[in-house]
Amino acid sequence: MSPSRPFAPLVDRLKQAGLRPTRQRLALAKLLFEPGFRHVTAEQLHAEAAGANMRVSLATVYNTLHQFTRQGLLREVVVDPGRSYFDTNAGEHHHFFFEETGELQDVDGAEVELARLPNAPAGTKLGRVDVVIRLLPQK
Amino acid sequence: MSPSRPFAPLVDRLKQAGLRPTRQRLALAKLLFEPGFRHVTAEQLHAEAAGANMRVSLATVYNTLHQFTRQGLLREVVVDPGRSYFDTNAGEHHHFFFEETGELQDVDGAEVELARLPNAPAGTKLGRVDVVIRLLPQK
DNA sequence: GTGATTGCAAATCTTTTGCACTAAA
DNA sequence: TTTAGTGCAAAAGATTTGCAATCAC
Repeated sequence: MSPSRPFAPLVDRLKQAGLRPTRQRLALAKLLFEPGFRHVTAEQLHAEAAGANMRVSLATVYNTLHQFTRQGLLREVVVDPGRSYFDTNAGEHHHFFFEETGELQDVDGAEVELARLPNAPAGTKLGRVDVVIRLLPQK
Repeated sequence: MSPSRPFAPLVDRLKQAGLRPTRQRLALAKLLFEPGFRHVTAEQLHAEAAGANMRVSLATVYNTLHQFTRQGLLREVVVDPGRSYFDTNAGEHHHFFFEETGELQDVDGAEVELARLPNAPAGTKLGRVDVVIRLLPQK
């Protein structure tokens, strides 16, 4: 890898998405994209940034998460009333949701086969199809 | 008492669910279950009750929706960050979600075929599988 | 410089809670 | 009675907004 410019790939990624590579966006992108796929809430990410001595306000975390989502860098996952998760895996996939712990886990798109879907109603077109597999603790 | 009493079936339904048929629960049950399948938020239901001159506090609406859900009379649907919908169709089915309007529509369980699902991870067992088909306005 | 971005605090929105009051059994 | 249920107002979260200060280009 190129240790001299650790932010370089992230800079490009942001630029390609049409977002200015500001200090805050780069810091958050680093936390989000470098560790591999993950699911975070705004609060979590904000706490992480603080823990890593990156000064970013919570408002900016929200702004950034939404901008990244709008540009396709992230995907918003809604499974828990009153809390949004953001998924750094923006590809085709689904989710396990552990009801007990509130945790999310990716399920590769290939592991779920939707053999039949209804047609989109008149005036609409099909968007994403989200499959959430809810898991209960085994008794 | 006479079988023509309009609340009688609802009274039984509540009793069977182990819930006291109070004035408020009956009023809400009437709004929820008599018009056929529907999707409501707590605020909506509260407004409806007020409009029909049924005096029910918002806290009671929330309590009641959750009690009904716990007893299997309703199903909570989470698709919109920061708002919960309650679905009076508690049977096996999925949802269309109109992104533009925030509306939900039932999709009969038979119209979606999940031909393949991953196994539940160790220590867990499969719960419900929710399929949300997101719809965009046709451009 | 100029417009985009950020931080802060206040505001908003949904949902929950504590507790005294009321009503069903 | 006795206990579950209700209403109210306050509290708790999560998220958003307004606006002056700051930064990227």
